[in-house]
Amino acid sequence: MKHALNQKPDYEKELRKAGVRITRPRRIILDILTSTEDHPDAMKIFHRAIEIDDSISLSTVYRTMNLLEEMGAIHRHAFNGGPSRFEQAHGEHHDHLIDVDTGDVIEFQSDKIEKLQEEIARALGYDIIHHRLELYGRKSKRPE
Amino acid sequence: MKHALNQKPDYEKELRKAGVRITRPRRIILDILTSTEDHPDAMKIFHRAIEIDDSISLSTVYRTMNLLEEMGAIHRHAFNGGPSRFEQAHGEHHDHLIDVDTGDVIEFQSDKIEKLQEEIARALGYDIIHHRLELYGRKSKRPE
DNA sequence: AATGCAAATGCGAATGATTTGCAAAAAGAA
DNA sequence: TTCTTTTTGCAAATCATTCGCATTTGCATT
Ligand SMILES: [Mn+2]
Ligand SMILES: [Mn+2]
Ligand SMILES: [Zn+2]
Ligand SMILES: [Zn+2]
Repeated sequence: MKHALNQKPDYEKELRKAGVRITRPRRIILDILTSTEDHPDAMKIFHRAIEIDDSISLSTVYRTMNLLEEMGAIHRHAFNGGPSRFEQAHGEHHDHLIDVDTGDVIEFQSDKIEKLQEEIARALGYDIIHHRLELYGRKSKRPE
Repeated sequence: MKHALNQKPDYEKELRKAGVRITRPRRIILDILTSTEDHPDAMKIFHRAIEIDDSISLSTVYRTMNLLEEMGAIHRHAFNGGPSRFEQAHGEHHDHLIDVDTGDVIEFQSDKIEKLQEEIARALGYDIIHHRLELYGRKSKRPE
């Protein structure tokens, strides 16, 4: 259960290595993604982007998110079944607790849960490729 | 980790009690939902419905799903970020393992995981309202 | 620095899932 | 049966996302 704000990974280098061109829109979008703590959706990323370069299009944001997702550079979430929201993949794995009143997203990590998931899948004859765990909760009144 | 095909709950009675009219389309959709083992999406429910009464519209399916969800009679899932899929809420809580190759949905239940989730939320000062746990996996080659 | 070409962009139109407005039909109380 | 309200079917609207295509850009090569 810990946060990890480590050193930024060099996505540009990774992109180049994969034979992908590093363009102005991509650079800007990557900057946005690596320098935020939250989980913005495409529209929010778009708005932050046009603040830096107002010629960037929403299509390019979507295309770039798909590209980065395929490269494993970002993760896509769909809290509440709403529009896709993103975060950079770098850093240790974590899951999310969503405050149903405020919409706040709290990150947490539990080895125990990860282990249990593996066990369950194995008991069913499966290997986990990925998973999604979202807790939707409300601030508790009780003393902690 | 067990299935539970118990006695069907009387949704019609519940609907009436809530002051909701019990119409032909609703009766048909409820029948479909209570008599299936899978997790159909709106379109699939629609197709099964018009087989019984070809005057039912897709809008009504969607409206009915929203109604039943609000009443807590069904659960809505969005596996893979695809279209909403539904199942009757009746029966004990369970989570899902999705076979990434076949799309098969396997249900499972683990008290341990449920407990752990509670603990985690509590440690963060929250009470869980609901949660979503989806494991995406592939049949393992290893001996079980 | 100029050239060439594939890759990426911006734009707007298309898509797919879901919702909505509205007149007509059906439910249920009286 | 009549009356009032809810629900329906249909078509059009919305929302998030993708796509087609002419134009621009990245970048490897002269
Ligand atoms: Mn996160
Ligand atoms: Mn299920
Ligand atoms: Zn996890
Ligand atoms: Zn659960």
